[in-house]
Amino acid sequence: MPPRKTKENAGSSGRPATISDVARLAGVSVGTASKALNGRGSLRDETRRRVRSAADELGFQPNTAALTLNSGRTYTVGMITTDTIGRFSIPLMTGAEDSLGAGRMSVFLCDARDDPIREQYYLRTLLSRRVDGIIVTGRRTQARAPIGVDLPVPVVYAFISSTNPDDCSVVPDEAGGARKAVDHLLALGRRRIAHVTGPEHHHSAAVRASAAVDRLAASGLGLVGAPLFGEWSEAWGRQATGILLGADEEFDAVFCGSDQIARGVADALRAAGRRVPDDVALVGFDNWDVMALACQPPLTSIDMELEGLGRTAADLLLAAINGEPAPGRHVSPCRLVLRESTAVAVRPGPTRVERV
Amino acid sequence: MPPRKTKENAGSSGRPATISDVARLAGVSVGTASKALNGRGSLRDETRRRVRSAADELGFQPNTAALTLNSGRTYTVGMITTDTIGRFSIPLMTGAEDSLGAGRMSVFLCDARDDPIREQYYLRTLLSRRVDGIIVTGRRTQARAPIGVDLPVPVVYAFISSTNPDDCSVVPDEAGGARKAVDHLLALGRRRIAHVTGPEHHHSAAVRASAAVDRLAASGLGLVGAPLFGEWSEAWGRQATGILLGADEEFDAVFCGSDQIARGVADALRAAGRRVPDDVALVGFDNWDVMALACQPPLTSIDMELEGLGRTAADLLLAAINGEPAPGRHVSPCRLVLRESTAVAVRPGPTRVERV
DNA sequence: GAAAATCAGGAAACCGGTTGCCTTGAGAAC
DNA sequence: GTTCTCAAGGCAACCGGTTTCCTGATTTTC
Repeated sequence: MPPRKTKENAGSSGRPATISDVARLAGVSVGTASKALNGRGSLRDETRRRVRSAADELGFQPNTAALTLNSGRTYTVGMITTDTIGRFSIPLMTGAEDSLGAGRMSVFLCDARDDPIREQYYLRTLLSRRVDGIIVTGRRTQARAPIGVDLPVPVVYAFISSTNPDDCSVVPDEAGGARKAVDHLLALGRRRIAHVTGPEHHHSAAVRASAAVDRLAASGLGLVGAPLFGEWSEAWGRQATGILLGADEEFDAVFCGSDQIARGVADALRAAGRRVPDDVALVGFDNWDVMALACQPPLTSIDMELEGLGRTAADLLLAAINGEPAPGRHVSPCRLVLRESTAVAVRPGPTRVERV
Repeated sequence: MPPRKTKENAGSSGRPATISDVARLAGVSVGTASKALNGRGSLRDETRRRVRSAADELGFQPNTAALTLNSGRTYTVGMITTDTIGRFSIPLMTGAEDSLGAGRMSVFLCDARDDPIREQYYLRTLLSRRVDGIIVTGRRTQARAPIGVDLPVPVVYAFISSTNPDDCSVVPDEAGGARKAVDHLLALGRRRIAHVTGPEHHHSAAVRASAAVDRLAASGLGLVGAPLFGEWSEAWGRQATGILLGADEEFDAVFCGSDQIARGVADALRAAGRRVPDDVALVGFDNWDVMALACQPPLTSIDMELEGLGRTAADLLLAAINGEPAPGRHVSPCRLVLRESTAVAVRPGPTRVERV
């Protein structure tokens, strides 16, 4: 049986050094040690140096719990993903973590997995840990019920938003993104644009579709057929392409509600002998590199800039913690990313050699 | 200018209730209140009830920092992803979070982004916060230098492993996974198997390739050609297929180092008029649903069971925290997931109707 | 009815820091 | 030489809990 590792036998770095250890080694009182390390009080330079070098020698790191007890601040925030951590949460989390880390705050990760009970459990846990603030994220942009009322700490919703307009939410401008996609296709001279997207009941699908329709209407145009609502999959993209090809109306562009759908459309068009972008230009949504780059040809897409959105959410949370709340919905713009699926055709062009 | 929200004006739920508040409301001392809430000491039932109802009324939640200061335990662990949070880290994190949450531990998320300086910064932060333990994860299974030596808390490496054999690491049995893939193809009667995978210098690519070669050798067979090392992309899968088709040797199966590569192979085979699985059976690696399900046909793949691996890592960490360390490399098995790319052909079969 | 045992709950130390206040001693001013 | 001033640093309260020890009251025992 291996010897148990206890506080006692763990060697020099076993038990973390406390400020008492530092004070003893430097030959001063704990109060003086604290002042020396924090640049407070009035002390001789020599004393400060002595304390500092004692702290270095012992590898002293102040116990965060003690600091918290004094200041009431934990320098900690909670991040709750209402649904499972996934493709959308990651850049959000990365961005938030970026901003918060710069402010020396640590992040508690909570994965609520679409379970309201779990969500409330995490909320209580975070409050019990006296986090300075909470970021709530999720996969859908649709507004959701506030996670709690009259909470003792500020809350910022990122990507999703709260139904309470007084809550602080940061959301991508999906409608604006859809308009950018349509404008881009119009600028290329395409006039017969179709739209294939996710389920009609999905907030993002509905918003993007109606923004696209409105933008075309503003130019005196209409969509080719009605928006094709289906699901967020390549298979649906392929199937929808079959529907489009079988209809009477010709089309020279497809704006898709996601990159996965767009990729399905690209594959189906190629299988049917239509060239992208020459015959049909294609724009996706999400700018998901895995899809957009592997697509043949690579996809032009709308990027929601989720990492920036996460950073914004974190910045707003930090501001709220510092007493400067910014309630309301904050909309952050999307970006059009150009690739070959809408490149101006270079004809007559040989088939491009595939990049390794 | 909106009124600043301060501790004073935040209403009943503004400042969190302390045990002193509870004690005062119940008309007892703080010590008694503590005993009542924790079932310690000897108190009248009526007193306990009175304290408990006072606590409920005030919504009392013990201040975690105070508990930490007493017990020395934080019920908190740190999770450091050495590289960016990504496709592999997520299931690991989810699994770990699952096990830890069940043990009422919270998780600090740290994204080191392949930056050793950032990594050490996070390590110091976590130690200063007196986490009870640390999980280190990363995208590559290759062994890495220990994150620190003689640390005061237990560390478990998940997915990646430490070069120090005394450290506790949990890694997937990639070689075993590769053998399962080969065995499966052999069981289908395929004898002319090719292998397309990632860069030769990548640990996973090398391990999987050599395990596949060895397994074939054990059956008196050899790979069709040498393993084709390239990159982890669909484009490489397509390009490698071109190489295979252009060579003299025939092949009736391809084992791929990733699902992305496999998908590229599938697309290129179809474009060349070879049927999957009838002419060529295909096995991927990772069981990444986005790729495996969207592939035409859906891909048979090897699943590394990362979520289970994360759970195992968390369980080992909890055990170590409780004084039962389990040093060394722990290998957890992979699972073969069957789909149509290796289905036994049903002939003569019409083209399958695509599922919506 | 007095001594002993038991019970209920209060007082205070403690965890590890920070900070306001007080003491000490040295040098300056007279 | 005495008082004043100020720098230097010690002391102790405090943050919010837990836990040990102790006191006072009640009950038990003979």
